[in-house]
Amino acid sequence: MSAAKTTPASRPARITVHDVARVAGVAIGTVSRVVNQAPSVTDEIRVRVLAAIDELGWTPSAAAQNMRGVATRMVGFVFSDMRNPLYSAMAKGAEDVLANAGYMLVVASSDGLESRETQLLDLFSRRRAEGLLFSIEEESSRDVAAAISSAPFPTVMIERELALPVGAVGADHYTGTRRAVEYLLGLGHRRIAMISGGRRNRVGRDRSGGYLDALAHAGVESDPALLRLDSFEADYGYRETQWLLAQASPPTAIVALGSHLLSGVLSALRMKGIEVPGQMSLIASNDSELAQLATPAITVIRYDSYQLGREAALLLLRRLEGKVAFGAEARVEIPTEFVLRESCAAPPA
Amino acid sequence: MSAAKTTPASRPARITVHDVARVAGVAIGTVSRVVNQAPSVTDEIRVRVLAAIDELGWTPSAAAQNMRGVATRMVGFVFSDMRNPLYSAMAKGAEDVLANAGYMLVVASSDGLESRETQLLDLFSRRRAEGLLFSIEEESSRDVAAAISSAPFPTVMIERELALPVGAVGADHYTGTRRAVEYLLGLGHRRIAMISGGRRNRVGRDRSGGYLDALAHAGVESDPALLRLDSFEADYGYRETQWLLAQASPPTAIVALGSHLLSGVLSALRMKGIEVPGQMSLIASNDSELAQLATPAITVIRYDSYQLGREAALLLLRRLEGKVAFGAEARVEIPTEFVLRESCAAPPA
DNA sequence: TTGTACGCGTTATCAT
DNA sequence: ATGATAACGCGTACAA
Repeated sequence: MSAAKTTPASRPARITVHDVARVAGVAIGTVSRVVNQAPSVTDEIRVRVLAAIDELGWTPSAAAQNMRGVATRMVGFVFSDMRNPLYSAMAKGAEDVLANAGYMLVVASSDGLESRETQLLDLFSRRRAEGLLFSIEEESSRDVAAAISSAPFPTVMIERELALPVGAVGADHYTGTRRAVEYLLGLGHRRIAMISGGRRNRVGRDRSGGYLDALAHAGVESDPALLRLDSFEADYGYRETQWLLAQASPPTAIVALGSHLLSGVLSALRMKGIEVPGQMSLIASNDSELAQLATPAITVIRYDSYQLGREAALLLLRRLEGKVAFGAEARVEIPTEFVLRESCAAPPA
Repeated sequence: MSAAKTTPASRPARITVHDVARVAGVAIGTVSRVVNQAPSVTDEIRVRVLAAIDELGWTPSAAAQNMRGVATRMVGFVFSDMRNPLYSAMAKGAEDVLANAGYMLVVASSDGLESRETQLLDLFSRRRAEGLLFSIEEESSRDVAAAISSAPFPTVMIERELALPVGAVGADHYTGTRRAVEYLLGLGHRRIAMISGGRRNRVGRDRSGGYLDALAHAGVESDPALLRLDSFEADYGYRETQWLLAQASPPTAIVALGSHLLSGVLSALRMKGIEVPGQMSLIASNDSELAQLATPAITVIRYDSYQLGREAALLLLRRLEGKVAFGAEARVEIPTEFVLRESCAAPPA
């Protein structure tokens, strides 16, 4: 029980401009003028008002200000799970850009639930957010798409694509994946497995497209059994790797695309005693400390998710500042980079 | 230019209860009654009102509601950088608990800047947040402490300690570190280095305390040169490891406490060609995919940061629901676990 | 230069 | 059961 200040211990009373005005012995209009870059206020009055504000610890109610038409300067960011390092980096990138422009970023997780996505859209709508960065889980969600198009603010899709007039940012997964597969083909691989998720969104389509086109271009027939595309979870990587290894003719290379997949794939490979790259070549995405420091170091497809978040925020800002129409379509693409390390070799003879 | 719906293309007009009332042909009070579990409204009227709401796409303004005294049901979470997996996991834990109780979590990064911390405190104050989860950068910040104690909402400190009547949650770093050092001492190590950050906060003090007490208890004199406690950055781990290796009598073991330090330490060790655990024993914290899958697998001090976030939210909720006094002191401690893997051995003869 | 009064959109209290 | 109206805290046009 420290002898603290006179801070109310239980229910802090609402203090308003009127209280400040009374204490300072002025009218409420004057208080308002003092706090809002007043063009004309006597120094003496200003001091008195500021003293009163300080004494009472008053802060203007954002709600009341907002009712007066003052913008909330708040934008939302909705994605499935903050623990995904890709998303937290994007959020930080967006936050940095937005904070710099005087906006506050409000981050919320949807857990990949359509119901929670619409719920959050409604929440941001009621709170009068000015814009939204959104990584929708299922691009085919009718309800969510409807909510987006009827929302009173512009939306920028992140790593997703909708048949709606909104901005979008994403990494060039097509080229990244294609280059990785071409590299493996060049090494002599013919049975290349791909483990990933997002079957129903832009990222997944781009990756599949890159994979398939690389194979087709090289005249190699693709085997559907080598495409394991149902989840980004580490567990999935573990299970599917085991499954692949158990097949009659297992792959000689695995491309694992998704933050957490690499650990699962590596675990399974080690458990089975498979040597990388001797018995199995491996390429992952995105880059990570694990990929850099694993033994052998893992060749990866890398892209800068922090930068992706920045670009998304920039795209949104252009709409907020009226430089671009509310519903203008636009897509910004972040490049992917192929980082050669030591996890690939020619297939075993 | 898709022939989209009638969505306004530039400036969506503010639509209000009055609009809804007009369209439905009722009074605004009735609209309010319909949306707020109206105890008595004719089914026919209710249907008309709901139809009007749907037609106009109206959502009540949270600002106006808040002015009427409706709680914001919003709590803030401030920490240095969302990209730290520890924080994003905590945030998700807190978000899960709070969302379940009908609260929205607003996450904001301070970048470890005192100025931004006070700025955010002010922001949450103006927005009438109902509570705050806070991981202050410097426990000695006078301004920030003042802002916390005069804020009109309860605060729960995360992994930090203040001489203020607030709740707090943290992991038991003292025991975790002490057990790790005792283990190394038991292996025969006498020169044990510790690399970490947070010299001025609870986490750092607990870790230093555990380290020092373990040494003292074993009658081993501590060498201040082995304590490198100025940062959690990967780069710092890299540089300090190099520095330690360059000393006349280098350590035989390193304890690296901080999410990103392990990668830096490992990089430096590999660059110098030092074998783990043959020439150098290594213990890290927290656990990570890298620690699990590095070769050799790294022995770690582990704690559940997601759970830590949950506990913090629970502590705050008790205050919000009035079960506990606004400024009651309380500390919840999460256990740390010592996970033995393969990165430690007896020191080289 | 400073004070007064109105309105923002909602909920709640009256009447009807 | 429903309609009219006051009040919440702030910014600002207008009056003094």
